[in-house]
Amino acid sequence: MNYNFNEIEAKWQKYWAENQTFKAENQSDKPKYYVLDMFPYPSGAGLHVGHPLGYIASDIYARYKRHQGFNVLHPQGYDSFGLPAEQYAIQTGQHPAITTAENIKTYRRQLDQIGFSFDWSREVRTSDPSYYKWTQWIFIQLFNSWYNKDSDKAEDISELIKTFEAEGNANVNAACDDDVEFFTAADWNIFDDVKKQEILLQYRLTYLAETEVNWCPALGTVLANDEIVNGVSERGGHPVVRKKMTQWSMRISAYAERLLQGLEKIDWTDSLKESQRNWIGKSVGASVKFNVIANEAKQSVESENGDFTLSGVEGSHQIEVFTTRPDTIFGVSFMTLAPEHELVSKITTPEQKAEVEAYIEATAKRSERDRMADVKTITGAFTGAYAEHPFTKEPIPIWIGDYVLAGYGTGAVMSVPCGDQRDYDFAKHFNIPIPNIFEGVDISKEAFSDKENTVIANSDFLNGLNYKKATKRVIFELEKLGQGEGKTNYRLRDAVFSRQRYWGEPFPVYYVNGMPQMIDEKHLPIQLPEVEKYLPTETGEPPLGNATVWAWDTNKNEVVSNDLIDNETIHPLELNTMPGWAGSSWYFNRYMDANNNDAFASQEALNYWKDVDLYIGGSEHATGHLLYSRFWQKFLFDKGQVPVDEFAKKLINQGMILGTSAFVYLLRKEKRNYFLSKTQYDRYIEKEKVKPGDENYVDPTDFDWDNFLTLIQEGKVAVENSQYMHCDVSFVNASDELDVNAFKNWRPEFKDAIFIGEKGELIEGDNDVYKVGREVEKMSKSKYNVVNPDNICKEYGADSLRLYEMFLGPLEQYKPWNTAGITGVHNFLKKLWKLYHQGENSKFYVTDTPPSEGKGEALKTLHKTIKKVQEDIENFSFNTSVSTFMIAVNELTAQKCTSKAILEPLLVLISPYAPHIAEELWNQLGHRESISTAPFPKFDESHLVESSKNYPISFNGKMRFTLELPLDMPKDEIEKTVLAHEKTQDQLQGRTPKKVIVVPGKIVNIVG
RNA sequence: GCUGAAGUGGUGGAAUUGGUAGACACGUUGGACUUAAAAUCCAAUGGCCAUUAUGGCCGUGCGGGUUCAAGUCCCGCCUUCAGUACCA
Repeated sequence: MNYNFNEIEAKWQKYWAENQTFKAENQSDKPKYYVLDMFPYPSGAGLHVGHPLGYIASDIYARYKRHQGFNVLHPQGYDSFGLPAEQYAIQTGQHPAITTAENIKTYRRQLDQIGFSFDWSREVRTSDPSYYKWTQWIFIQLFNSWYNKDSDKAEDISELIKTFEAEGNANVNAACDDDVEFFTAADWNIFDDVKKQEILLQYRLTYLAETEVNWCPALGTVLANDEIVNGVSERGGHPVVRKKMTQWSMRISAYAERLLQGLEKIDWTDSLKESQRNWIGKSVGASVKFNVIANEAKQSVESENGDFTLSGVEGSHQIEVFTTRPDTIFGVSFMTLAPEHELVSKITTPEQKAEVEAYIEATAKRSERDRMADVKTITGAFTGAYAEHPFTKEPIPIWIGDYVLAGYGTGAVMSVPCGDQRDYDFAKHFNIPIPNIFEGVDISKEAFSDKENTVIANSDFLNGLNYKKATKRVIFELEKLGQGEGKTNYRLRDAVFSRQRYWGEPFPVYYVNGMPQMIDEKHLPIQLPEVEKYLPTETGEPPLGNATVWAWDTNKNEVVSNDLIDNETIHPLELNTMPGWAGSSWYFNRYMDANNNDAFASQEALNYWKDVDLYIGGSEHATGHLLYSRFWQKFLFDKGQVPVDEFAKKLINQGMILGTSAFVYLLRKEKRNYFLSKTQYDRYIEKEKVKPGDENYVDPTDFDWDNFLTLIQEGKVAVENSQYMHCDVSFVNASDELDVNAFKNWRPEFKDAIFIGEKGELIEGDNDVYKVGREVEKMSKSKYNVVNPDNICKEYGADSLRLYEMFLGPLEQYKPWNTAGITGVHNFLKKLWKLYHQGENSKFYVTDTPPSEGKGEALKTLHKTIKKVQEDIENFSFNTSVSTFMIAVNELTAQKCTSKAILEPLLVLISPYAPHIAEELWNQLGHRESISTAPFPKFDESHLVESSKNYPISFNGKMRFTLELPLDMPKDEIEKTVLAHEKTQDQLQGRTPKKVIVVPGKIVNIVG
């Protein structure tokens, strides 16, 4: 019997499914172990070989833990709400639920053929009502909670209401909106219901507020900060603008400090923790309030009829700034407000009004992206107003400038040009004085921002102090004046939670008098309504605005037709849906008890499984999913719903498998500018300094293809080397040669195009043999470089695929895929098979003869393999254990080992990696139970004990020869023996060695 | 700029606390088997020089240092990848 992997793999996959081999129980005497993969979004393109990398690693670990006697939870599911299905629906009218179901089917088939040990009875789909029922439920819990900074946890909103009723909000220390008004108990009790609800919204952990959001017009929705990359949308790369909208937000900022501290106790990679720390962006400093000087002579306001009348600045204004360097307060020579700062319009003097308004208009026009790209240009405008220095009482000019961001801190800074480079550059540019407050520091060229080596000068009571002492002192003085205090600022913003999309979780929310109301938990789930089309409505409302049955009947407690809305018992429902990260922020808890209809998971299940022991997934989720999930987990922990406040103890980021793209370089005849645009053509003409009238000049409007080729040939113009396009890798052979016909059938528009070289040169001879360019990049359908695992499984088998993905290199590393290399691991599996089979017909042949105790070669091979493989798995060094298996099989083959005592435990070692072949051979050995339940072989040191060592003998650190010596030979005797050796004498050539280093069991080094 | 990771043959990559650099594969070359091909098996394979064998020199991004001994430790650079960025 030969190694028929297709047959074997199908057989055992069927066996595992029928016997529910990997079903995990929520009760067990064994210790628990929870291995989790980041669940995939089921895209229409299916899996490519890059996707299963992490799944294979986690599967190996899960299988290993089962061999080690753990009760292992290893589930899988689908993050099945999302944009692509919706966009497909917009294009085709196909309901996203249908395409999603189809895609899941494909994914499942592809996953199954790789032989994962998932417990599919716990599968979750975020788009399934039985799942999003609980996403909605968690949303309601967030709505009904506020964050008490005194107890440092989320508490029930009813407690807050009681406090308001009893004593108002003066003593409430909450994470809430910045601009809450103070009120007494008496005030509260006479507020009407709408007013009360408005106030409560400012405290709730999820709240509705008009916020400036990232609006993506092309996608027709808002995006969270982590969904924007380089100023454009992560998906599709569309421009993003700032826009004010009423949106649901999550008060994640309440958890900023705990999210930061929590990182200390989890075993995640340093780079990932660092990303989260940066994202949270804690900075310690002070907030300082500067009074704006109300100068009656200069300030004026516009009266109703448009005339200017002299007047003081109405009311008194304060500018609050946040600074990490309050110790430099005597170096302030101006203040800068963000152009969007709300005080700008109030304090600008009439003389400066035109300039300021022009500046604001100019900055508003610049897109986020331009602003980010261009940080060198210094712009700003003087408001004409002055602030008063809290200590010197000197006037400080107030400027606006777009280097100050409205979204960070208070949107205003105290500018200390001698200590901050940006302030310095701004001051230089606008000729603002730069007072020096540092002792013995030259600031004529640049600012001095080294706070560690600072001695403050020219600063009144701070003179002679260092950064630390000065900071402490100045905060003390500011507090005395009531103009400042120590403050910690976080970069982390509250997360926008509304999306103007169809294919997401509907909110369990209806509106009465414009105020949001939660639908009672017992009526969940609120299911997505049917709509005619998935686009926004003509009035610009989200797609759910197209639904005709989308109103809430508070009598019947059900969704009814919009026509019935009467503003008394029937109310409109929320039209936004939740973002993609809603469902993925708690799914790891659902797996613990996936089919529970009464709770998101039972407390028994939650207390048994507690948290994820090993989580494997991509690092791209560092500031999105992995931060939001930690936030929700902490919230659920505060509310007593989950037993731990960090959901994943250990996290590993698998690296990406990259594709090798192929490029062709083309010149196309019909459209002369297709690959060589007119401007590029002009540039070449320019480069050659040919002008109209010159001999070589070609009029671009009168383009002559043949003449152009001649010019290229003569080297008079060149084609820029970036004129390329991706070409499907399946048209290219191993020698990088393109199947020209296949290519031209694929892209008929290039039928008459000619291939050129990478540098734009024409290629000699016929155009039939063409070598493509190669480049390693992300595997993607649009780059035509994807390798489908289906084909690999068909041709080499799942075990080969699993082994090869692991063999490619370290799990965390980015590495290119090269299908050619798979023959190495495939041959290994064939050799493994042969080890258990012999003779003409390759009959199963394993003997009961004990391994030769005397020589012990096979036992030695086995035990050193056990040791190495166990170490490797525990260190997640899967690539080296594949090598170890190869070495073991090579050695046992050479030893002609047929002993069951060796070959049986060997299978258990290999089974996490190549489970199908292991099951088959295990079965042939006579076992009737799955190998997955077999205990992992015990390593026995005694089989590795050596009596001698092949010592490397080196001279001045360079190894020259080796010498076999007994391991128990004492140091001085080794030295004697080595020095007496003939080869040593050859090396020394009569010289006496200065020193001889002998490290018993390791090395001998002779210094001459 | 800042933060994190990494630079080793033609390629992917090994090398535990400093102790025989290049394990294990791919590829390449030569050979066996075959009418032939595929498959399989055997051998060689870091570079250079020498050769009948024995050998010699150089080699882990670059320049220094510590050490009997450095891919590994220290100092100073360079390059690549990833994340992040007017964060006050």
